[in-house]
Amino acid sequence: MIAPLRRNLLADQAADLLARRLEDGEWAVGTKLPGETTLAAELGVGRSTIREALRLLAGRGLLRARQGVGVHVERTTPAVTWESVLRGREIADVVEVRNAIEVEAARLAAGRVTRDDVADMRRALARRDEAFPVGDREFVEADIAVHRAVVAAAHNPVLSELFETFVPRLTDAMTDMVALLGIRDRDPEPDADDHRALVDAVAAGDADAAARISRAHLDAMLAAVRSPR
Amino acid sequence: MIAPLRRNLLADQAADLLARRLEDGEWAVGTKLPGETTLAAELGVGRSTIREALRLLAGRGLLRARQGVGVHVERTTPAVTWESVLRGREIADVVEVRNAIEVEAARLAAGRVTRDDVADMRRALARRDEAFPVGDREFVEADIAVHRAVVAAAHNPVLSELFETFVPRLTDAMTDMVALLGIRDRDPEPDADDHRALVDAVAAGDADAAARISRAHLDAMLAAVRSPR
DNA sequence: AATCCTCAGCTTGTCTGACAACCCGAGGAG
DNA sequence: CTCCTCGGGTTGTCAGACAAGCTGAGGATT
Repeated sequence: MIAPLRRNLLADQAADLLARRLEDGEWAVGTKLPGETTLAAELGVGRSTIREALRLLAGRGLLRARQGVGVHVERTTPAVTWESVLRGREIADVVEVRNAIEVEAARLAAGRVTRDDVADMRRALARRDEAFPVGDREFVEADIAVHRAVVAAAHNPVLSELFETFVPRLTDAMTDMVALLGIRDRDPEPDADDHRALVDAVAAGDADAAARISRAHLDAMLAAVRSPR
Repeated sequence: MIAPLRRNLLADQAADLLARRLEDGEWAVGTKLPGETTLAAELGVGRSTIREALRLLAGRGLLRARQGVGVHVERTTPAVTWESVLRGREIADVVEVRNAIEVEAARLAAGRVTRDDVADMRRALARRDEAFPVGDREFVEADIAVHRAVVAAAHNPVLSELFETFVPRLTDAMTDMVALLGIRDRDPEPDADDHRALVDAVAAGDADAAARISRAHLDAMLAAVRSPR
């Protein structure tokens, strides 16, 4: 058999087709789609198939069905998730954006840090020291926890959310890097002072110093990422 | 039958319930859900209803159904979209993050700017001057276009994507601000020099100056946002 | 005339039963 | 030992039926 007769799932095909027609502007936002029976007849499939296709698109936030009224267009462009954008991007690009976020976070944190924030940061710092001999994965996660505590001290939820978005992609890349460069074989680890100095600067409320230290630390990482040999 | 569902849309309720159970960790990523007939019996609904609930979740990327195999867990946490996070946040928080993005972008752009980038930036600058007398909305959009050109010159797709995400939320807030403060009534506009200086610094490859000018400009806006009276 | 009510007709929501398409592993054939 | 077949379990699709809900037209009421 050379030609596959019906390659895929009808409901998926129908959903794709409808999504394409939505993106092409066949139905504007707020307008009503043809009825399920009409669509089913148009595409030559059963009504349950059409319904599943519509549910697929509704789950993606494109459509909204209301009993007795009809199915209306909610959006015509697929929602962009942070994950989907980050996936497949060059790690260097991601790290550059992380720099932007963290340097600014350090600067803001210096002006807003509370007693509790300082305690959190120092706790994370201690955990990072403990994790150093344990393993690459553990060490990287403890390291990121320090940075997370600094970002949290900036008290900006959008910034924190953004930071968390980057964490998964960064954790993998950093673990590879730590393993590759054998960072944990060295003793004492070279970055320990960086982190302590950063936390001290934030705790002291020195915004310029906090930003400067953060930038220096992250630029060093960026350089390592760019030439991993 | 575990929980009798009867109120509104059964499929939606079933989807919510399954999503909650997923988030609670009842089924780990990669594991197989009970069969459709089993789930239907458990929730006391028909199989088609369960199927629509599963399609809803599949559309959100949580599940993945494969014929002959079963329905498996793809993710357990709902995908976070940029829109959903930005919506409802304090505008000051958003502007702070914009600062982080744009200052870093200006710094990077100074090191990577091409001849074409410079041409784009100057074109946007000229358009901004033209739009000044036209209207608030037009002026704000032309203003943002200048910033967009600077970000584009950084040649970092993640950064650009992030910038575009913030644009809708910023456009509204800035339009309000421009109208409220009557910025366009003044002549000549005070910010014109800021923008020109920023573009010049980027074109000249002066990273520190570009970052400094960008920061000064955006901090001024932040101050205006914080005290709009 | 203006307002309220009722109802027909359309829409989506749900259920049932049936069969097709498909995947996987067990167990036999070679 | 390898290959093949086949059975059981799973999702995919369909048709038909009825329930539930909304909308607007038009009659009934004030």
